[in-house]
Amino acid sequence: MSVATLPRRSYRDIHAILLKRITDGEWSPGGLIPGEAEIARHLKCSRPTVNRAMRALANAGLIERKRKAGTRVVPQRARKAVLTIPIVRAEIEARGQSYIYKLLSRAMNQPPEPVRAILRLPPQAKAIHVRGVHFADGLPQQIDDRWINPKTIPEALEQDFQTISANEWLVGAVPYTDAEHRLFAAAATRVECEALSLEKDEPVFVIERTTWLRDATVTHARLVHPGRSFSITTRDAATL
Amino acid sequence: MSVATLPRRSYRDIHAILLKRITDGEWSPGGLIPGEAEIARHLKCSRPTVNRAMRALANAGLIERKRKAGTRVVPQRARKAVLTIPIVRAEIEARGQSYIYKLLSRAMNQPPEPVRAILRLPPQAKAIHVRGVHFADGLPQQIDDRWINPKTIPEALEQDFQTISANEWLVGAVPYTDAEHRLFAAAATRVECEALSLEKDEPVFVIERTTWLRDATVTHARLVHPGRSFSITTRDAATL
DNA sequence: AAGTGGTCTAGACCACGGA
DNA sequence: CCGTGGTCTAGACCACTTC
Repeated sequence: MSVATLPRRSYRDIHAILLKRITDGEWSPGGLIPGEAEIARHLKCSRPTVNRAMRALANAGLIERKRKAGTRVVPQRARKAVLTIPIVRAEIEARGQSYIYKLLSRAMNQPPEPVRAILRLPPQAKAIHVRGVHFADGLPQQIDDRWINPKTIPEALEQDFQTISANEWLVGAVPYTDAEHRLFAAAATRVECEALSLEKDEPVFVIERTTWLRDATVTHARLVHPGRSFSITTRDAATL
Repeated sequence: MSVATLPRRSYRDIHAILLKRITDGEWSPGGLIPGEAEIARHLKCSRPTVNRAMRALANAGLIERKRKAGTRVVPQRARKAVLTIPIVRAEIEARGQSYIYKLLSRAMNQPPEPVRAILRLPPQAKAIHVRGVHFADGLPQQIDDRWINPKTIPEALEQDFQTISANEWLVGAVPYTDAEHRLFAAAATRVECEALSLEKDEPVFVIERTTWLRDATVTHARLVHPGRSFSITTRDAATL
């Protein structure tokens, strides 16, 4: 007897089905949708499978879940997107361009107040300050202006960063557990214009990145790109 | 007989343990790490639990998994971050500022070539072009310059967008299944300077957003913010 | 108190992809 | 071929919340 093998419903299928109900407006914004148990019964699959699909939708910001209260379609979608912070060297080489790094300066200095606060250093404390430029095919691509916390990363004291960029050294040698990025546009300062061969006041795209190793601050970097030649793209946060 | 209730190991615990092994360098970059089955045995939990923890690490870009080949620590961490694209009005009101929207223009026009290509419109086809400005406490906060695909969203033809911004109307009335964002810095054009009350050539932060409903393009928007007063922050993509 | 999502388990089958 | 990750299931217990 050949039994029509009922194709197993995967969480992807469930996800697609639920997504369709939402985007088609069958379940209206703000409205309560059926519980996991009911959906599982309805779609003939187990509850954990439904759970996984719904978790993905919740991650993407499409629905909101609360115990006892149930699951609702989020009315206004401030959706989340996943962005990949590029690593200069990899990025440049992936484009088939030549990569060069040039150190501008390396010193132990007292960081400016905002940086000191971010690194959680006591007043008057010094930190490692490294500045360098990354070039793609000879054109300046990014300034890396970075403060490294010597308490967290004492090994950095022994590095001169002449041949390897601070970024690359840190990526290879120092792990981190958390990172935060701030993205904004600014007018290039005079120093930045020089380093990037820009005209006065040209726009630059700035990424400020802070990383932590558990509770300790590792580094705070300001990555400055020429505005007209740099962009970042994102994709929706599906996260199945 | 009181048995010491062995506290259940949750996938969070497993995640934390594995993360620690990675960040402590016990498992070196590029190196193979034990399989799910072995970890499950070792940490006394079931394989699906280990799987969930490892899936999260893989999502965050920390490890790379391949069937048969096993799981490796990613040597270079171009880590992913989750960014929330703010919705102007919600953003402004959340800060306790007054929100005002002003329509600049609304017309049926032939879009410029790049936009035409993105919307996948035939040559010569027209689309809805809406331009407006969002104000926070009377100060211009964002220009919204948008093309809407009338084939996908015929309802938009009947909207005059006088009182409600195109953004808000779309968010409320039109679902989308995919979105892509492009972020970059630019110098304000003359028109943008006027609309945002900026000096000539001041830097602006631009978000270009395209959204799709399944296969059809919904809209392409160019959102322009004054550079000095706008930033976006991200958090690491943990996605447990 | 009770309902809903959150999660774990044990076992199983499958699919990919390296050897 | 066959080991490793990918996934599903059925059942169960737990932890929030709201009622």
